[in-house]
Amino acid sequence: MFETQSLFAESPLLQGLNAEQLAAVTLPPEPALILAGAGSGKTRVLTTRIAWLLQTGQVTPGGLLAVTFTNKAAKEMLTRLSAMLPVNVRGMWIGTFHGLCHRLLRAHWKLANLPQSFQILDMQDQLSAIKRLCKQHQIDEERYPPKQLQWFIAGCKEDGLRAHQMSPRDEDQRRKIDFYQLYEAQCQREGVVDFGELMLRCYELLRDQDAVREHYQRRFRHILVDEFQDTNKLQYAWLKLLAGHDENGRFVPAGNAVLAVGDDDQSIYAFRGARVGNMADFVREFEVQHQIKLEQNYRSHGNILEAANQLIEHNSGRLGKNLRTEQGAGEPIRVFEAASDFAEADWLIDEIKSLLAEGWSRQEIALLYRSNAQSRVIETALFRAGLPYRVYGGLRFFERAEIKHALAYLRLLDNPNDDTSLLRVVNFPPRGIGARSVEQLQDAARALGCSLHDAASSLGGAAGTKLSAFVAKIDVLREQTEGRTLREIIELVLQHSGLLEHYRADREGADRVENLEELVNAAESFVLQQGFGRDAVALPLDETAPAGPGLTQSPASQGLDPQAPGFDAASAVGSLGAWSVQPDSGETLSPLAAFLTHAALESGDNQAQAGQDAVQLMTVHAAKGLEFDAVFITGLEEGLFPHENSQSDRDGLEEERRLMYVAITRARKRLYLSHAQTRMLHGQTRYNLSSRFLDELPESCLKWISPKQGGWGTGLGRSGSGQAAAAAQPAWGRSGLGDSGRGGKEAAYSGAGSVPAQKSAPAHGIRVGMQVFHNKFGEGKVLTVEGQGDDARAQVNFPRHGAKWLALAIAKLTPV
DNA sequence: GTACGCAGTATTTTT
DNA sequence: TACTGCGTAC
Repeated sequence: MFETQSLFAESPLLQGLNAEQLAAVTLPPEPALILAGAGSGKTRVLTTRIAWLLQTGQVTPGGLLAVTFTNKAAKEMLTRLSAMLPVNVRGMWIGTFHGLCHRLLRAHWKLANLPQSFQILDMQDQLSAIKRLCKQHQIDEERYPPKQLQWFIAGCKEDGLRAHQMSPRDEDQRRKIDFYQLYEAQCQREGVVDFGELMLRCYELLRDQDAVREHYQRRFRHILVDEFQDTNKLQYAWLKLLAGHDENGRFVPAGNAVLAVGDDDQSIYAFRGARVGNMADFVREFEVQHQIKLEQNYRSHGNILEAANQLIEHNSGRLGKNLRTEQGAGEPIRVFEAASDFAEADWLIDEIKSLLAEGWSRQEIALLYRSNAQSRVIETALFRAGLPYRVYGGLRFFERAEIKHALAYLRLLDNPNDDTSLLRVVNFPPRGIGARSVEQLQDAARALGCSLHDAASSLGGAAGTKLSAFVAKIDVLREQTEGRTLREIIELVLQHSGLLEHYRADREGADRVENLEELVNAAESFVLQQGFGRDAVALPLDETAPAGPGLTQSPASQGLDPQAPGFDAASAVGSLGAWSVQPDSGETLSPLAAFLTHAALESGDNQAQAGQDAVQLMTVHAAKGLEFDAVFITGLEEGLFPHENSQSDRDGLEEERRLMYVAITRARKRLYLSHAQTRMLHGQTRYNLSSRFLDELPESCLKWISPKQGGWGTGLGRSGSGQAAAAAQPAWGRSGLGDSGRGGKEAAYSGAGSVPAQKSAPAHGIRVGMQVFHNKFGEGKVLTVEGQGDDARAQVNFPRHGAKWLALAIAKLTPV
């Protein structure tokens, strides 16, 4: 059908691809959707597609746009691509949505109505800007918590809405919208943009500036989108503009070839605005003729895949996909029921130890949990056992307080109007400028209608003197750093700001001093990487392939940006000759500005414990996109996973199920699932039922295991009944392969009641032998009652569901 | 301007 | 439990 396909099918690039992958890689230049299941070689297809397009001359490096969500994914793509082709990958438009938007805004800052030196607010900065605004306008922070306002504003932007476009439903919403308006004005005044604004402002640029839009539409003949199921409304609209849809969403026939790659079953970010529905919309609006499913899984053994398939079957409205593998069934999935979260952690240690003894490697073992709070118990146990581990998530390098302080000084050099940064450091290190003085400064700035920086000289008194001195210090620093290298600038700032001195004087400041020194290193390597060094020479164009047969080449698409990605306004636009579009400034961004952007857009590694060979701990969300030989999914309990906040609506529950699906499909060879009967949560002991997701897995793939005798249960000192009962009952739980269904499971530990029988009449009025009613399980007979007060629990035998342990403080049991 | 203690509140997260 | 934010006391 397509000439190019047969023509280039011999390419070594295409070796080893399966039929579907090959079809995806060699699709004709038309809109297409790839449904890529977990472990189906999605990234390989994406990068091979790019390489193939380049190699066959269907597109030049400059004519291609590839979008991802994370920097990690973008980097991965670049790395693999440069391994496949001798192409200069640096100038290519491969990056995150936000990174690419940023690049466009830098190139067209005037048309986007931004100051040239605009700065990016991260979430912390955004929140403090919001808090400041709340104070200024005397907004009741009880009724309108800043966090909630932040959420609201981000949500509006994700939907592509400006304050003036919104009509309030009620008074409450009207005030939020008003606040949104105020916030926008403040950001504009201060020359800062938040993450959502990067996207929205760029969308508006493309929507409103015909010349700019048309230029890029002509340029990017091929657009590839990774993780398409995670796109939000705005990102989809942005793609439509670039692809050749007009602002009304009408399809323009000369649209570019958009290749969307995604998996509806792995959509786990609806809570932050992702719209799986974009996949169906895409098919409809782009009149997609080519849909390819990648269902061949190269990652997991059969049992694991089967479990994943069966679980996800419980969701409705799926696009429909079933993973298959050519690997054997492999081992059964091991399921473990622990008496408590502590016992669960002890069991983890035990299993990990035997895995290690069998020769599994530590970094190939992942411990997953639904929420971060669960990591603590596990960490404690790992620590005690002396097992090296690494926790994903948490503070990242550029988010550390001392680094943010240093960056704030640096930002003030570039943009003195950045009030958020000024407020961060105006009295840090302490220089006698208290809340009172800052308030006066803010009043003055408001009265004069200028930035805090400019208002400083207008104040009299002691406060005025101190503030003027601070501002003067910044201004002097700016002059001193003129024409210096980035390294010199940062070193000067660290010295003259007093930051280094301050932390050196601090008994516990050693780590922080180290981090500040690391900042200098980070800047240094950034400069080297980006070719900002003094003798940096523009790299030659690296055109590896001639123009393809009969395929249109726009003049603009021939230019491969030789400079650093994103920071050269001229190269952002491409070779301009034939086009009316000019970048707003011929100057390239200064190394400092570029570095500040880098810091904001890539908050760095969360190098908590960078131990090379360590067990990996992370939330299920963080595990997306990763894979491990052995995976433990812990805390499989109702209320935890699925999380209680998601259980009310079906969509929420289905997202939780997809989350579980993601978790399961991380495992290559061995998968463990565990839950605990009791768990400390928010300082309270909770009795959770096992997760419904366990019930939704095929029994034939599971194997219930019991703890090793005497190997655990004593290490962690919670003087709880659960622990004691478990230790006294080495044989409880089930042994060997699963009983029929979940029914008999709980009955197996009916003997756990080694707790003294009750003497006094219990307040809850539940007694052995009673018939009771439960909302979920219906009617049942009480077998055992134990514990008192909040700890009281009962074992009830339900005809349909078998015997269950229920916490009487939580479960509503009514005598029949 | 800082230090302490109390109350309220708890997902998931990238850019 | 553990963290944050706020108010009070020095």
